[in-house]
Amino acid sequence: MTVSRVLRETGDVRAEKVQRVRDAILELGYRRNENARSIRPGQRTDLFGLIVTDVSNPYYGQLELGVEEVLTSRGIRMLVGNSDERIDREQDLVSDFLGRKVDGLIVVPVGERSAHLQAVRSAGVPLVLASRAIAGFDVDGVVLDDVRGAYDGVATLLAHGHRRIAFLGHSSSAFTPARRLDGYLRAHADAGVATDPALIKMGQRDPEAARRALQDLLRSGHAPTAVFSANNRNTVGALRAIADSGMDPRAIAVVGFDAFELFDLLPFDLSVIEHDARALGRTAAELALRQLDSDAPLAPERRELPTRLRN
Amino acid sequence: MTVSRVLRETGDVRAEKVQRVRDAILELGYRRNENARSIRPGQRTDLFGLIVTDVSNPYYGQLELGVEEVLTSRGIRMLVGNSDERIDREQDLVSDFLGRKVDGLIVVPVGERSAHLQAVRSAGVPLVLASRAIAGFDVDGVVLDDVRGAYDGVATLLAHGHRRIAFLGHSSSAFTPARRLDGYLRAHADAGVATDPALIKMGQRDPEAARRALQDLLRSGHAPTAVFSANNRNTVGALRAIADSGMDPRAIAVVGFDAFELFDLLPFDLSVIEHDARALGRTAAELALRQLDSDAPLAPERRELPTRLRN
DNA sequence: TTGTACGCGTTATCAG
DNA sequence: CTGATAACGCGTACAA
Repeated sequence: MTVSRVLRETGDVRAEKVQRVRDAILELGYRRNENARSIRPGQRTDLFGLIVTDVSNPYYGQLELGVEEVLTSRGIRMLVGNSDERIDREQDLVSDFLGRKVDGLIVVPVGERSAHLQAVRSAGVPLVLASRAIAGFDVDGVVLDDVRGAYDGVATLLAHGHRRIAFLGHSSSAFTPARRLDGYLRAHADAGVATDPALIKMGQRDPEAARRALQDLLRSGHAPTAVFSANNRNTVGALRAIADSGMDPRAIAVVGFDAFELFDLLPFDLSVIEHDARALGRTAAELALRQLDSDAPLAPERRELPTRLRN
Repeated sequence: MTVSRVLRETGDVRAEKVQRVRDAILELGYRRNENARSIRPGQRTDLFGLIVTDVSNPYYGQLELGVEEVLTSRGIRMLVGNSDERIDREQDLVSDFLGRKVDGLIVVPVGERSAHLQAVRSAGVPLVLASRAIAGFDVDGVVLDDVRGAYDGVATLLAHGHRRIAFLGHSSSAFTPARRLDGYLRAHADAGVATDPALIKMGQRDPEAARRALQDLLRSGHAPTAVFSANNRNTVGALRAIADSGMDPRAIAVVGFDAFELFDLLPFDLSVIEHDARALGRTAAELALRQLDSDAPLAPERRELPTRLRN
């Protein structure tokens, strides 16, 4: 009991005894068991869960950094899980993290299924969706201003006279690519330019798939004169396809969502839609902490972070 | 007790009661408390700690993925900490992770201090150093074959006739950059080429510092004709400096440790020393599991992973 | 096959 | 200021 008081610095232990306890701790290498600590009711674990779809994607690395930054300042540690875009892995991770009594959970959701996430809410654990949202599932979340970002990028291409702009997207059903496609379509509509469904390629999850998709388009009878790619995986694949095609790499204009290092030094006609993944992570963590700090349940808050076109 | 038996699937519960328990669990949303579980002596937490110096660096993202991959296959979760190259943060994280009773710890060590890591050993927790080592601290570890990698890269530059090759490194005291510098020096020695200390710039931790370092060299009286950069941060900075200098970007040959996406499409005379960070992560996790699975303490094992020069 | 007693390491509470 | 007691949720050992 006295040791407990010393470690928690409650202040009601005689100075001389504090010293003796401290000495003994050092001598014995004693360490308080945080798990035992947390099983008492009402106690926090100072542990958050973070689930991303691909830890090796630099974009999510930045997000992770932002989350870590905010949590560390509050003395909170982070369990990290990789769902690999698989809903079953996401479900396992969520369930496991709840079993470990995380104080909060930040998830980049794989898809539209939300039953397991609903369970997080029922368990009273603050939940924040980061980078993506789930239609009809009303919880705290941070996303980018995808529609405007895509709109601005495509509008620029249209303003430069392009009339056949390919769209390369990842999942065909998910929230974020759908919003980016929306921006693409609206930009066309506002410019009075008809879109060609044959130019819209969805479902490329990695650069190689994206490369093949654009390669097919370039070899088809009516190739695009420009490309809009909805994420950095598709941008990389698109550049590969252009480089492989043998044509002048600057003959096709590319606008891609997500910036990446040195993109401006590449010998392509390339612009990127830049945004701050780290700030997105910070915001997600802050939203979760806001819930944690509040006694009463709060109304879900959705934030949108700005994007910026760079070339 | 019966619930416990059902969840652990010990098999000695009547089928009908198993069903009733399962129904109740679903109805109540009951979830076993893993922390309470783990405080019983001899019980594992199925939790590992991973400490890296920069979660947002894609290299460490790959490493994290490799670790995750192996651990997940064993049902082990991962606490991730970011030391930000600061020894005090590393110490805090190690201490905290021990308090949470991790079953193993994988660390990319910041520097040469190892007292806090010695404590990990004393606590009987499997410890593996990844990507870097600490002189005089003999524990399991995985590193790259830095010396040979650097040697090969520099030897190629020398073979192409370069006689003034700049060296751009990160920390001047740490293990890994020292090994890479060693490779640089040996390649010169073997070729009978004298090195110029003025061309060796250490301590650039980010691209901007590296850019300035090379900029200074290029503007000096006797500029290098080639650059060897010891990590991807320095490579990025070096390319910026060359691009900013106004000279023909292919006039200076660059060889850099660490590959990165699309490097081959950049309009520079650039080769990279490639390696598999994911495999490094996998190996680190396997070494830790090897300790965990062994009853007797094992002799420390050091592995070196190969590198490959690509252009 | 099911249940009881106990202890893991911690802390709130109350007694001294 | 310090210590004793009880309880958190779980699983081993043993009893029924």
